[in-house]
Amino acid sequence: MAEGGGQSSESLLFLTDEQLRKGIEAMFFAYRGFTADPDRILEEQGYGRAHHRAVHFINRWPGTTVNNLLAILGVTKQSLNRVLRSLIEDGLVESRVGTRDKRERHLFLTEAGMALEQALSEAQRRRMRAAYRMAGPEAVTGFRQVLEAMMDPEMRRHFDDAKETGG
Amino acid sequence: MAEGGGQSSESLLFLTDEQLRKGIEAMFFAYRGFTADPDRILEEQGYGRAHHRAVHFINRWPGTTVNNLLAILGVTKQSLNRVLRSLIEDGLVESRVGTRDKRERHLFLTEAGMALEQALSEAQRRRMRAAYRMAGPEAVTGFRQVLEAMMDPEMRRHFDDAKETGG
DNA sequence: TTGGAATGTCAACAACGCTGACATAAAATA
DNA sequence: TATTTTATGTCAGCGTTGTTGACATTCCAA
Repeated sequence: MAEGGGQSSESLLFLTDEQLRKGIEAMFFAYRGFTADPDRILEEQGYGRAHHRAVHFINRWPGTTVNNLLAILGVTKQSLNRVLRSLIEDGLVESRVGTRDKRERHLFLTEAGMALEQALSEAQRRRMRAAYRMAGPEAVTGFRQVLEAMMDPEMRRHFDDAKETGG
Repeated sequence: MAEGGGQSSESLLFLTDEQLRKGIEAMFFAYRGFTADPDRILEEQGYGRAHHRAVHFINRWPGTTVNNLLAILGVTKQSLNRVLRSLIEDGLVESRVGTRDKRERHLFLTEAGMALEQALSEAQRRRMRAAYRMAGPEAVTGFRQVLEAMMDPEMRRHFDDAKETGG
């Protein structure tokens, strides 16, 4: 590991631009792999990544509102609305008017929506599981630590929420 | 590390869907943080991520051809062409007809192009450096190992190329 | 009860993926 | 050598998914 791309623990106090650049390119190439499998499934259905993200987080927090989802996804409500509209029309998502506050719409996956979510997340978990196994248990902890440190603070809050619930 | 989101080394032999889901969401949130800083600079100039990627890899391999770039970026030549055209028009990239093979165009950054590349990569390095320091040296090794394991094999080849040259 | 703030929808525009058609240069072949 | 095939890059047009602007509905506060 001393030669090539690896680096020893000690040498990391001196982070060269070269080492940082490798980390940057690793993020780029890895993210493509990370999205490749779901992308294939989505394409068959005529959907894109935006649909995947919406379905993922509605499954994660059933009954969440459009506004909540907006904050998590970090897009405009207009952009999200287009995606939700098609998912609702296709019967994958149900939108219920709020009882306490009638302005709000609470979002739920239908049976069909859950089926798609399962297919997508199973594909992605398979990739993640394989990567974890290749890299080993020690690596996984480090992976998660660096990723968390790389998030914007607000996003880290959303992520921490997910951790609690996941216990 | 036993409570919250962390996991001990031993327990990783049993990868729950819950643990994998956390890894998936971590990738999603972290990638957004990873691109946030360059995105702000690009927006000022009227460019997008596609421009960033092109500029990055032209800087990495000066004189590379459009075809080479295509393989690395994993997009169609038509899509890349639009981006290159604007970069050339704006004087950030120079395109030289090949001497050996006149069909090829060899790509170089101009002074202005190098300046933009520096601004973008410096912003991204700053974020990466901060994340590395927060997570610690051990974590960085694991981070890189998992990312590399998550790439598609062909992409891993491109990444390994970068490693050799970088050594 | 009236005015402002919050929530969500509809319309139109920009960035950047995509396929198809094409020009030019090189290579293969008749 | 002349002709066909292959490779490289450009131009045109379309779809997804970001964006801002305008608006209807609902809630809340003055």
